[in-house]
Amino acid sequence: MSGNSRLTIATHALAWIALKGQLGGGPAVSDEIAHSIQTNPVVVRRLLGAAQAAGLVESHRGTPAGWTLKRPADQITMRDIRHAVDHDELFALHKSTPSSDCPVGYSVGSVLSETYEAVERAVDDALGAVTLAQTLQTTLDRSNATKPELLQNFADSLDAGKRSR
Amino acid sequence: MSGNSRLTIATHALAWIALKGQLGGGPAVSDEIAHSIQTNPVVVRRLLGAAQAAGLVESHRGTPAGWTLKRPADQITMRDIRHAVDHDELFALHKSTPSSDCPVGYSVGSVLSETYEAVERAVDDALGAVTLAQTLQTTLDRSNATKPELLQNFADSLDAGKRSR
DNA sequence: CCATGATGTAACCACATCTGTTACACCACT
DNA sequence: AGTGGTGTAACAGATGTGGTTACATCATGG
Repeated sequence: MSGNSRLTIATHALAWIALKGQLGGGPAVSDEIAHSIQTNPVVVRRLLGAAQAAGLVESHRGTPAGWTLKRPADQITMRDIRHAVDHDELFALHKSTPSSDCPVGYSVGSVLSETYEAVERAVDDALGAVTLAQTLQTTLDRSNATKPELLQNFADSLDAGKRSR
Repeated sequence: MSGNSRLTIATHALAWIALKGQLGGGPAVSDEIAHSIQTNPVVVRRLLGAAQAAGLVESHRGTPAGWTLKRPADQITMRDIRHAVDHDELFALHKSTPSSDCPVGYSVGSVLSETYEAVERAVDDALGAVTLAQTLQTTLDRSNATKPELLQNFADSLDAGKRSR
């Protein structure tokens, strides 16, 4: 199977919340986040709910409602996001226990699980080296390099929303 | 979903082939490998077929039939086995393309894909540091530490098979 | 104190993938 | 030719994923 896209969607959502917050736009609403991601608002709420349980974001009800970061974006890493939204291991052991009458089958599980733990640590290290702030900044830089109007339009729409409110 | 067990099964199978080869038992047959793994022989043949395409093992037909390693066990790494049996990426990007009208959505995909490539490299490095020979040796050591008779029984059964032939 | 707008969550669907299984063609040695 | 095992297609059950609808819940504004 190809891996799931939860980390991608969650990172996208958090980056969006961070950007709106930085521009003084206040809490982000699942509907607008979902529009940027091109998915259903419930998908966003599901993932942000998990991120909230992990202490990365906070949901607000009433007025204004929406989501805000609970920590600055430079104190949230992709490692945090991954563990918030995806509790699975990369590699699984045998589905059915191997034969305990075989010198390989008797112990290969415990040996492999140690190897897999080392891999998990390597993944955590790689993801832990990238913060949400970095990802957002690189993304904005790259967008501005070819389509600088996007960020301006985004800021304008925030202002329009504020004025109409 | 929790990750698949292909790497585990394939490593188990290759280790079994290596052990039988080291003890002079000749090619290993999918039926006996499947018995050690406690799965169906077709599952073993499927994965070993992929390993054969990657140049790790070789299948023999006729008499004696079965599978042998194509390289010494200390020249096969878990990285080789992973790429032989599993061509998927760990993390997927968005299923539907994000909005290109948003400064985040427009570029976040390319930024994340670079992060994911770094993760893939980290995983490859971690798996590339472990050879099949090491895994087999550690497994046998561990089995011998608590059940030394397993390896003896294994060698005996190989002799019995040879004598009856 | 009600109306509003958004969160929180259950329930369900379509779809893909994984593992296991049966079946059978094919092949090389005896 | 017979035998034993590989190679592979085809199918089934279980499970995970993403999308969708529906609705209860909640905090604020009027």
